Amino acid sequence: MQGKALPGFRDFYPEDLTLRNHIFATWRSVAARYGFEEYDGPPLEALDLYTRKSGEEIEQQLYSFRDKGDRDVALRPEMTPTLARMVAARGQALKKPIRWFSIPQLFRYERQQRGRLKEHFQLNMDIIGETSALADAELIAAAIDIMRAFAFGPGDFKVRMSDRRVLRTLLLGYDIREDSLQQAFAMLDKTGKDEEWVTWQLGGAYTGSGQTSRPIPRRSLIGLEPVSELLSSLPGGGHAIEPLRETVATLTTMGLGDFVEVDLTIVRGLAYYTGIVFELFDTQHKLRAIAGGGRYDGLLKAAGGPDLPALGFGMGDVVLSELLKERGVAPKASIELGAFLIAVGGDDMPLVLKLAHAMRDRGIAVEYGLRHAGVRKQLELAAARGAPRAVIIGPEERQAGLAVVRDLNAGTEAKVPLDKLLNGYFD
RNA sequence: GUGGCUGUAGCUCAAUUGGUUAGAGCGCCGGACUGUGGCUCCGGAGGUUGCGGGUUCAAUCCCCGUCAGCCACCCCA
Repeated sequence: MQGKALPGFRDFYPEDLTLRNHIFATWRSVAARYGFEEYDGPPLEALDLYTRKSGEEIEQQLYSFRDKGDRDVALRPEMTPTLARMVAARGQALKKPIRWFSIPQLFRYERQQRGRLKEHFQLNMDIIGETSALADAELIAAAIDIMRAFAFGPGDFKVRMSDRRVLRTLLLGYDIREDSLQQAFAMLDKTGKDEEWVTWQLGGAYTGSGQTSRPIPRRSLIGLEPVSELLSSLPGGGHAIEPLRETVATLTTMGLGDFVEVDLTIVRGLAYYTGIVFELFDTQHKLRAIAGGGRYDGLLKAAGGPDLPALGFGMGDVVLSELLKERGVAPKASIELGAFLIAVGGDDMPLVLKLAHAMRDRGIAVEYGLRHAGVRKQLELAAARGAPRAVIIGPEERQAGLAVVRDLNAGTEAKVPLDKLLNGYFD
């Protein structure tokens, strides 16, 4: 068992690459529909691009090393710092809001498991320079429509959304101290699906009242109405819920309401999110999150860029591939031949070559046997290559100026004048 | 990074209490079939049993180490 790719890295055989290309094509198609422009950056960056502000979570899993010029470098673990740098460099010149997408290959150093490798491709869609909740809805709609473009429906996946501003108001209202919010977020994130009550084991030191915080019934964190009700009793609650309410309303107006549910136990691991955060899950909840993102208004400035509001999401190819394979969504073959040409004898080969080249010049994909063999063998090969028809040329056909066109699916045959074939017609 | 389970042909799996030349199906190549594919039949290639060491007359099987995969934790994309 030698000659395998490094652990956590993938070889893409033709059938694998066919699926990957299908995914990329769908991503690009929907992104274009939403008016997003594609950009890219280098896969290798200076290490300090990530150690500065991206969040310590990512730092410990960086695929980093020192290069031959004694520079500390890292394979990019995420696209946002690169995006921030690129926007910063041209910030003044770019018309806002900026709508950009990219499909970078991202890396991290950690032990692999199903759906988590050392490398993956991830669609990144970002909107920069817009605070309106319409922007949040736009981005979530794009994520939903990508899944719809893969033929997934409301029964297959859901978007669960929350809002850091709501969470913050909620926790402060429940006497969690400001400097303990991140810890409280983390506990909320880990809340099990079957737990009835959400509690914070922070102890008196972390709550404003000096007492252990009150538990919250889990059911009041799920759904827009229960959450609204919960917030209405807290100081500033009515104001804090507005962006979330507006985003949900916008998505509902678009007709995407069936895909969305409010769930305040969605937090997202990254520290830099400031507003709405969301994740896409398969409804069976067998796999990891399909996609995730949110609003990160302070990040560009913190990363040394312009002070612009921003939001974005990432969707990886690994979990998505698993889902597509599980649903048996078969992508088309990587090649689609128009015909397979067959020379009955060696004397027929020149005409086959001439015909093949004429057809290829007309944009028709054709193949022929590269080694002389019997007709039976060549038909076998034609079928194996997935050709819809075989064009058979033998001495009799050459004599009559015809060729036998055999439909390999139906098993029927017709004689077609060579002139027609040379001009790219099979009948 | 921690712990558990598992490693036999390209794939899915066999191989008496440790026993002689490690088998089968599928796939691949060839033949029956030198002008007609999918079926059938026949044949062939393909293994240092993940790797290294130990116990034993003898190891695919038992022990240790290591690597890899899967699962959980951690964490996240």
